[in-house]
Amino acid sequence: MTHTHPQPASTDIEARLAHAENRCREHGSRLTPIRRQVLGLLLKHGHGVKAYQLVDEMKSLHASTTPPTVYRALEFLQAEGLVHRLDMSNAFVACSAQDDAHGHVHHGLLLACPRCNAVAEVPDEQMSHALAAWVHQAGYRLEGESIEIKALCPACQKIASATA
Amino acid sequence: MTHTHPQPASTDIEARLAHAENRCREHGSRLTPIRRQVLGLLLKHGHGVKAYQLVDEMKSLHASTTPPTVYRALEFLQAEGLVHRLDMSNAFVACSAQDDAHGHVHHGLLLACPRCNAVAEVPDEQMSHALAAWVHQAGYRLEGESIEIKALCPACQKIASATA
DNA sequence: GCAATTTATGCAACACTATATCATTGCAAT
DNA sequence: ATTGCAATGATATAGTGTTGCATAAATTGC
Ligand SMILES: [Zn+2]
Ligand SMILES: [Zn+2]
Ligand SMILES: [Zn+2]
Ligand SMILES: [Zn+2]
Repeated sequence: MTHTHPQPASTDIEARLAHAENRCREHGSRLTPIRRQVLGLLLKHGHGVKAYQLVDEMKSLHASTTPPTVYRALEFLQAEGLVHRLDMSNAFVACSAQDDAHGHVHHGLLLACPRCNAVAEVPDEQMSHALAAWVHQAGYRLEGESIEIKALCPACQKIASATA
Repeated sequence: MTHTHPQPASTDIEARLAHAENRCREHGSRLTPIRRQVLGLLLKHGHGVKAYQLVDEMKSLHASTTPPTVYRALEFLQAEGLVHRLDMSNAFVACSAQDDAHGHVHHGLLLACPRCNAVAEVPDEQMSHALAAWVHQAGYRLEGESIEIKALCPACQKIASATA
């Protein structure tokens, strides 16, 4: 690793995996071992990871892993709202939003760093609603559960200003 | 084509190509025939187009076209602010923002339809500034000249509601 | 239980997107 | 002429994602 990222302790990861498993059961779907392992890897990384890196890492956990194995797991996890795809870098990241009391999930805008794939998922009702209203006024209708914004994270800003 | 898109008359296209050529000259760069043809194709389409479709279309205009030919042209056009890349669909679209009196370009937020690749580039100082401030408050710094928002265009909304 | 049905996985091949590398051309400055 | 530079030609390869079908595992209905 070129630099460190905040990583949740593995007990936190276990808790979040258990939480995810409950959520899937409530939805009538199953968090199978493969899906759970892929989600676990994403949680461990804590930032955006590419699909083929997940394939490599999965091979250690599950020898028969091929690209479809991972892509299918990612598709499932995205449908469950547990993972987001970062279009700008073809990467995937575990959702960091927490369920609220009603089991409702609010995905804030995704601040994604193009340099290091750090992602800050900041929930902000105010901003989200303003954006939705603005989009609607333009005759469009928001599609997808999150909006991805390309922005340098604090760490990469420092590096950039030092390099400049 | 499955459905029609508003296409600027070819005189408009010529005018915009001439405008682009002037802008490049002012920047000390050159809108060469290849670059001009690629931009022309994007202007003709008026919505997002995939790189390999451009390769195919370019082969009619320029027999020796290969993927690098098109990707190099697109890279140049993006650097000049004449073209945007749509991350969500791996497509490219001609910038529809017009220079203001000072030669300054304001890229509004990009409303991009995931179904048909229609793109509405709506300049809005208010919204852009609010968003920039919000990003800054989160400790991030906006990177890139535009923000891509996934949203159904009016036409695809109709189709979607009819199908549902 | 057990068969029928659905869902998930294994596996191979393929399709699509983008870049690396090196040679070549054309033109301008020395 | 020689050099330098920007653009292009040409080939190969890397990277990303999907399809199709066969097999296996779980769920459902009896
Ligand atoms: Zn989320
Ligand atoms: Zn960063
Ligand atoms: Zn633009
Ligand atoms: Zn549309």
